[in-house]
Amino acid sequence: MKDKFYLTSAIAYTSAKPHIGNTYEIVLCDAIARYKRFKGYDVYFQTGTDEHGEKIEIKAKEAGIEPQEFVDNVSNEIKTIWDLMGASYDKFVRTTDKKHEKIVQKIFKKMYDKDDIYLGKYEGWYCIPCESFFTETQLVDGKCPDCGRDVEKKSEDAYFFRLSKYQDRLVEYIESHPDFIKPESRKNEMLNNFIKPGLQDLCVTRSSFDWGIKCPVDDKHVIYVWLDALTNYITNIGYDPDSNNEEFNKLWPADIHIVGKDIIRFHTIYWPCFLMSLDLPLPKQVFGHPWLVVEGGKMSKSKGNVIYADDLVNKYGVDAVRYYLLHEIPFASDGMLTIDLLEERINSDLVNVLGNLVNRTITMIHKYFDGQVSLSKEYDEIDKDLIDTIKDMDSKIEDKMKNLEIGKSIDEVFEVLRRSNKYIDETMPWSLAKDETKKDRLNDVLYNLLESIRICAVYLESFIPTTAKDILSQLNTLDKSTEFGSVKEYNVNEAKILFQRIDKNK
RNA sequence: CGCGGGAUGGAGCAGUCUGGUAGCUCGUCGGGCUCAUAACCCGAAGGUCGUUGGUUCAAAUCCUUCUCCCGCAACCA
Repeated sequence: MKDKFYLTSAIAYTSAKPHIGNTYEIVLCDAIARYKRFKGYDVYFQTGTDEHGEKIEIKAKEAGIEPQEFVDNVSNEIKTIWDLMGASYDKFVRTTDKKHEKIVQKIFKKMYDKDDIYLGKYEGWYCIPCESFFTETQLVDGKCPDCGRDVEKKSEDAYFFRLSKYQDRLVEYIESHPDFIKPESRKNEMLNNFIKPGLQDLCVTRSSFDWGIKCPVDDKHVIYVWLDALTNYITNIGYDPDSNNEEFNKLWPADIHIVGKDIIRFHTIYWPCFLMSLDLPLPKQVFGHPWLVVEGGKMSKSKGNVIYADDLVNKYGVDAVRYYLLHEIPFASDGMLTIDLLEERINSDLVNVLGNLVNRTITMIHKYFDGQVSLSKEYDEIDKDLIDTIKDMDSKIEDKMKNLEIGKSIDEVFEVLRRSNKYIDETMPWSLAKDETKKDRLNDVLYNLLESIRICAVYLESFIPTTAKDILSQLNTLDKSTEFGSVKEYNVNEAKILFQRIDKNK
């Protein structure tokens, strides 16, 4: 019986088309999901869209359509981009799904019945023209931070969740589970900045707008979007407060939630407290991934520096974009994306190192052996060095992947690819080909290269799946064993260019 | 003193926890090779590791001053 591995991305907010930074997350999740499947886990990968809230209500009104129609459109757009990126999710969820809404209401009711949710007063500073509430700290010189006008103190009925009740248990959980919040710096930030100073009860309903799940105990209110959104991780795998579900019992707790560093607070404070209230176990890990920085700093429409994944994919191809995102964005600190850097990576890594290696190897096999080579009979020192490099790759990658260091994992594969290029120079097949008595040696050299390429492709499948498939298809094999020498006979197909060089002068 | 992260050859980064000849990829220059997508392989140049002071036989690494950059600042998804 294979171990289950339940992995989630955050669900994307349907206020606008996701840019490349939002898209990074799904690619990151996908790489992990694919890798875990490759390692034999029974993976369940869930993603989707978060579709309620005031912002969406406003956006829909601006667009002159109903909120439902608005989120249908955006959710579709998001799904299309996820598919374009090759995301291998098992389920795409939506918070406007009726079943989800019903369970969220049940969850609210359960919390309310056990007195974890109570009716209180929400107090804040209200700006009448902006129709918005602000906290004391949000005000700028005592005025509305948006329009600069006077604000007035206002209070209204609202329901609150007793976060404070779970504070001690939360601290204890975080401290006794060192892997719960990753990276480490985020954990310290959460503990020192938010939790230890003291948690305030959380307002979990809104009455100033309608686009949300109706509060089951008071129909003047809708449920706070985060209570709605976070619970997607359990409502969609069969959780129901009233009954037991086999799928849920199998999958929960999640092995990892992958979220942007901006919302790690919601996932490591609110979410665990909600779960404790429901008497459910907490997720094993929350990874707050870094962000993509583009030229001009943080992407924003007003700066005009927003980059969209589909534009890049149309121009460079899905695997070039995946490669860049996975390889260049570090584990814990923000990564940079510019067209120059992207093109440089494509040319130097994908074209020169990977593409050219595959191309030159296959071409030689056609030229010298009509496409056919067979298992090596003898191995000399140079061969052994190459094979050792290949054999070391698995444990090196596993070490890096364990820590979610995707870029470094890819580096390990490229290490072998570089070694293989060097191997060609060391063995000089073109020179062997000139001497009929060295035919066997030439076969062995080219066979060793093919095995190296094949095994690299097997590992690359987690990161650049389309290319990996292409390579295996050019090698004309379906063998995905990572064992060197697994394929006995090769009869390769025509060599095809994997990545087109980008001419910077164009 | 709100909290946190960062500042390392032309570019992007590693190294800082556990002080001891400053490393990787790209770019540049020189050489080799010719199977290959002007690709591949080898070699070289290039850094007082943001600033100040200190600890030490020895500091990118520990302590301290300052400067600059980037996030976050809770009911906003």
